[in-house]
Amino acid sequence: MASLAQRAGVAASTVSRALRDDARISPEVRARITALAQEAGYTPNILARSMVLGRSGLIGLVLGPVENPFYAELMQQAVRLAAARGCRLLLLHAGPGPIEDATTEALLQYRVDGCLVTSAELSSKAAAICAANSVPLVMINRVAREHGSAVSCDNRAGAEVLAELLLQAGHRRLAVVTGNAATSTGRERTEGFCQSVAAAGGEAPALFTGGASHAAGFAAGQRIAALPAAERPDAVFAVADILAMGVIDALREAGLKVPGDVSVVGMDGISLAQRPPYRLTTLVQPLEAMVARGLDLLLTGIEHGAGAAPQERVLLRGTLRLGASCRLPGSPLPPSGIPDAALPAAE
Amino acid sequence: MASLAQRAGVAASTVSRALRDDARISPEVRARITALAQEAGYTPNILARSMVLGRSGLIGLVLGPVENPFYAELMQQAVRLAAARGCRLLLLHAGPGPIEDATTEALLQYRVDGCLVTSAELSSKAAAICAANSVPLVMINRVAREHGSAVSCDNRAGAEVLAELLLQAGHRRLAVVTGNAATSTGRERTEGFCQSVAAAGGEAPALFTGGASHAAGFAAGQRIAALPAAERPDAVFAVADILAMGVIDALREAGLKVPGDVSVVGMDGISLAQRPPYRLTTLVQPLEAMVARGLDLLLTGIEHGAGAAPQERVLLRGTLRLGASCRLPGSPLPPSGIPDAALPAAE
DNA sequence: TTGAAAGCGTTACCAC
DNA sequence: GTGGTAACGCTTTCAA
Repeated sequence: MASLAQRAGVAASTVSRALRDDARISPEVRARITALAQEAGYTPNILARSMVLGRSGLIGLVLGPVENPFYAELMQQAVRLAAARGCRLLLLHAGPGPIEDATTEALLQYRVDGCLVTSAELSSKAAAICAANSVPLVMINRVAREHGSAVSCDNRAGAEVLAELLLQAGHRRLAVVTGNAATSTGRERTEGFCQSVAAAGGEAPALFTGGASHAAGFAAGQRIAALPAAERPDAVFAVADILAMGVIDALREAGLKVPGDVSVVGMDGISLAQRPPYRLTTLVQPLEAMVARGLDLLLTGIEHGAGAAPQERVLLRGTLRLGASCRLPGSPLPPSGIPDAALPAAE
Repeated sequence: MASLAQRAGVAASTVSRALRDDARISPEVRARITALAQEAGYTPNILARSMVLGRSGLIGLVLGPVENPFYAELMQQAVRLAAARGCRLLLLHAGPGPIEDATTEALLQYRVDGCLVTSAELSSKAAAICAANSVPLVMINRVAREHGSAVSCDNRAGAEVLAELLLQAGHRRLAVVTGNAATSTGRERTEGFCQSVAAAGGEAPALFTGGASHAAGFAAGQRIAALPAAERPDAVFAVADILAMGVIDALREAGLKVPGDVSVVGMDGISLAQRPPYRLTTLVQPLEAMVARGLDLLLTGIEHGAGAAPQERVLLRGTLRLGASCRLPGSPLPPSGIPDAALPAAE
């Protein structure tokens, strides 16, 4: 910048202002400077700017295992939407396992303005460190234990919609393939489903422990298929699409028809589950809206200083996507979802 | 740091040295300073350090559409291995479509030390910009057009192994479901396969245009299934696992047995394709080694200045994984791959 | 072994 | 409308 200033015959501060479209720079000077900058191939050093501004424009991204395509799709949205807001993502963690200490440190060292966390074992230690350093924290698809805001799908309501759908289709022996017991998402979905069934006077669904992978769903599906026909559930809610795919594969491999013998529904809305041979009926999470909301929450926290605004939890309603993996209620349903009247009353 | 220095009764430079384990700091002073830093919750500001060192420790990561789980797995490895080398990833792009100009700019603005690119439409413009600013560039699973080094699986050799396998199993009417015509990876695999078949005196495989998604594979599979039995290939090589999954689904949906009626093999080694109902025979890319090699190439380029060392192309050999998606040769094969003697001679 | 000072590239403040 | 200067937090040279 100094050399630009010299060549333009102005001060460095003028160059700085000109390049950032400061209002009070004469058009001709600005033109001259921008031309010069262009020609010199000059790019401002954001690192230097960050030091003086106290904001890096960096957002830490913490992902869990991306074996579940949902998180890959989430990441894709996150990059795009962050860029649209002038932020860049510092990829801190992706994969199974807890976050390493070195990673938590990087978060502070690079002075990230905030942190977007999803599906990860963010130790409460890491969360505490963010809190201690007043780094705003937003979780997506997870509920924060203590610190930070959270955006998620209304998992209970979504699970209720699915329960209602299965009940309306005439299913009575229901089952749930659960997720990782440690995640709020999985718990909420399981509870919402069971409560909805109970409210409708149905028998309590059988629970099969799942996990967060196709393999876990497959294993659960095998256990279900191994049951004597009289005890076998005729409809299964897998708390994640990737699980539901595994369940379907196991049932079919065991010779059972889906949806002929067993209906299977999932939740998330990943694109692979939409395709043959699954054509999964599922509750689609409003992924783009969730990420956008999460980023905005983060930016608000950054703007006003973390802790200024109360930390909120945002629930976004998902939409039902009818596939061909479950028996449908006798009355034809609109393709966009089931009618409002069919929704169970709020709990 | 200044405040630490003051409290410790030393100069700032001493604090700096003490915290970075500079050899010539007396043990007691270091102890006092580290204790103080600990207690104050001090974290060095890497942004400031970057300015003076001229290295940010940041590596730009450019990903294509992660619909293909291969790239999600790659990303996971990249974060882990980069962290192990003391680098952090700046996620510049993920998803379909070309890289936006604003993104290319961010790459320069954040002074990334280098750039890891995979499966993306990195415009040659973006590559040129890296070259112009001497930002080392390494492509993984892609070949650089002009600038930058590249690491990839030996696609030709891998495709040859698969061709050999199918021929040995007695298949004679072969087909290839191709990838995106614009990607070197897809082209190399197709060519390697066809050349190997030709060398063995086989009939030229029928080509079906695919793409890079399950949907594309499915569409190709439908076209194959629609052929009259006499013309239908009895073995299909899909140039990516995700494509192969689509092919299998389409064939089965059309009532054909895989591998009974048609053998299908893929290439990549994504974990989902390994699972039922696919159990895909495929050539597994040595993903971890590829990413590690890519990073090391990048770091070497960073160390010695881009352009110092000649840009190289590294080919890593993949390994055959036998699944249940293709007929096997009469003679039992070792599980780790087919015997060396069965490999076609180098072209 | 430690200290002082210069400098990395930028922006903000206060003069003019 | 523009220039000078201090400051952001760190490392490094040069002295002591």
